[in-house]
Amino acid sequence: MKYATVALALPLYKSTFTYSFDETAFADPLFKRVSVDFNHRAMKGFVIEVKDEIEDISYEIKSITKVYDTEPVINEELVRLAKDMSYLYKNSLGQCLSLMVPNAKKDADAAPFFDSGDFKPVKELTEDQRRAIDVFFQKRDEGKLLFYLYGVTGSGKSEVYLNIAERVIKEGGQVLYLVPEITLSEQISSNVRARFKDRVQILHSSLTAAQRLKSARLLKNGDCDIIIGARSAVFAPFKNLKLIIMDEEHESSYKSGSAPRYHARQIAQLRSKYNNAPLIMGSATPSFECYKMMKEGRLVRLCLPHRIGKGAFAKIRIVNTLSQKGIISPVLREEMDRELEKGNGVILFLNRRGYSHALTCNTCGHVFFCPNCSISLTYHKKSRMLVCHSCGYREKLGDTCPQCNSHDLSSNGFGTEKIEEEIRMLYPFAKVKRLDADAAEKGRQYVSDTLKEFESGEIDILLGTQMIAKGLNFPKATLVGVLNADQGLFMPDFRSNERTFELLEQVSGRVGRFRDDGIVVIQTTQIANDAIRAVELNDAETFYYKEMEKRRKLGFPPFTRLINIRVRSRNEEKARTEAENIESYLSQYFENREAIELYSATSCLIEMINSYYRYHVLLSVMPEEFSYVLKVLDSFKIYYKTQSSVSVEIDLDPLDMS
DNA sequence: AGCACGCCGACT
DNA sequence: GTCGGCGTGCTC
Repeated sequence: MKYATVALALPLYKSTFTYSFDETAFADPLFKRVSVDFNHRAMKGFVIEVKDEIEDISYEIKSITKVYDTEPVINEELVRLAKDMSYLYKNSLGQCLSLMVPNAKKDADAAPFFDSGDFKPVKELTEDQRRAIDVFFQKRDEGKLLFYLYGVTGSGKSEVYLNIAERVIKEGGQVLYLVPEITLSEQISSNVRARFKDRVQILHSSLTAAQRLKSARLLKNGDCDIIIGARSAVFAPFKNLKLIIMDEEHESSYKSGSAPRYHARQIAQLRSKYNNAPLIMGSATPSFECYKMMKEGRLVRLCLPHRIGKGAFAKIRIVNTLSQKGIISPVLREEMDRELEKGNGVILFLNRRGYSHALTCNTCGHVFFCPNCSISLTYHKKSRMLVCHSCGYREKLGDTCPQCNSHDLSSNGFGTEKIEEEIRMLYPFAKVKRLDADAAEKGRQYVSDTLKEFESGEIDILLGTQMIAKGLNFPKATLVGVLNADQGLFMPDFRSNERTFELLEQVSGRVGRFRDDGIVVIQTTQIANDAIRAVELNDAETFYYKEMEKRRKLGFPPFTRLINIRVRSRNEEKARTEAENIESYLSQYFENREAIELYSATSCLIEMINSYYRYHVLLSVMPEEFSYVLKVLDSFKIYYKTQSSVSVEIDLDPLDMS
């Protein structure tokens, strides 16, 4: 008789249990999935350890009832990774492991899958690209592990990735190529297919569990050189991983929105370290986390400052739309007239990030901010109170704008249909089509047909939201109009400037990739805002610098790490008191520690979801205390008992406070 | 998570 | 008298 440590995918922090098995029945269950009897029911789990003896026998040991796999589905490295993740994200080992194995029941989150037509990469490398590749191999051979390919949109980053990948594969290594969900398109995959033929496996969201397992088997046996995929591909079971590429590193789709709320960047860094495999991250708009590491020299920076081919930067025009009546400003109108006259395509981008609770002055553009947090205040209509969602600061709203005494205060916003109507009225002869979430529901085919129609010139004006902002190329489009660039600035979130900058840069990148007459018109009421100014002046450096200084002063990322502890209950009283209890539990460990800030329990930005009341406790930790906080949270997970019908979730490095 | 055990309200 | 409500506790 032998014994196996089995990890179950339960939300129990301690999820490993000892089971026995007979070697004649189950020869070698290590790293395979098994079925066990657990508390009167059959459960699936992973064998992470096999041993001959066990220490104490204070409980009855049951036997493994079934082994599902003939071959191991995980390995030593993935178990180590799962253990590190479990400690970091405060989820059970079993929950972490279950992310790593394709699993039939949860495969439903299909992302839109664009085909934006022919993409013709420039085959010969530019001087910039060649230099980036040379520097990479030189520094790699010196033992460097972390790299950043910082290149403007259209600078040919993927050619650099592919060249480096090719050489690493020639040396006998395997490559992991991560892309954000949205770019997981024909564009990259056809490129890579052409290059690596049947030695590449593409993991996209519509694959079945069986297809994923097949890819995993090829990879594990060394019959596949390169894996391309979104977030979850970061767990692929490599035999000889020698390079990780993470394209569009700043994308928020790299962070999981459920259970183990991991960030693929963090996982990629861990695997890079375990395997001594370099990680190259890249973007035109680096996350602040990476930007800081670049500045400190902890990332080797590879630069692509120029666009390839005939591509030039678009001309940027900022239009102040304060107290303007229509949706299309005269400036944008004038540019649209000219481009449509020439037969060129026009893209109108509507920034409609969620909803806006913020209050603005329609006369001077003043936005109400929290004095402590530098995030916009949320307006509560019933009580006429302005509240900060991060620290709980509140103030009563007066009748007039504190800056200009105007009475014209409102929370603004307009819908896509209304805009479409206005455009049709202004341009009755132009063909207009809309691409937003509603349009996406008409199916993948509709979306890709619309894009093709726009490319062929059948559609003159494409009106879209976030969907069209990223990854797509529109060689025929010469003009992008951003109708309401400031929408994102009104979010009560310290990252609102960063998000707006990112979005505007990416949107601007849609035109002028292959030509030199691109124009971007940005309409905003916030012409003095740092993000808007940065795009206008094409000065990212100053933007990053200013924004970083703000974050440093306020104690926000990337200078600290945030941990959001979210409490959920159908009973508001319970949710609130539980959050308060957690706050006071944690405060005994954190008081008198300068580098840890424990914010008071407050209701979440979205106070109720699915008739669950939501409260949260936010923690901001400087790097030197991070490991201490992880230790405290470990004992919190083990010893802290919550009230009944209340659930608590820990979110490390949250991307939003919702 | 789920399942069992356990202790109080309205039903054939 | 019991059926069943879901609060509490435990799972190798």
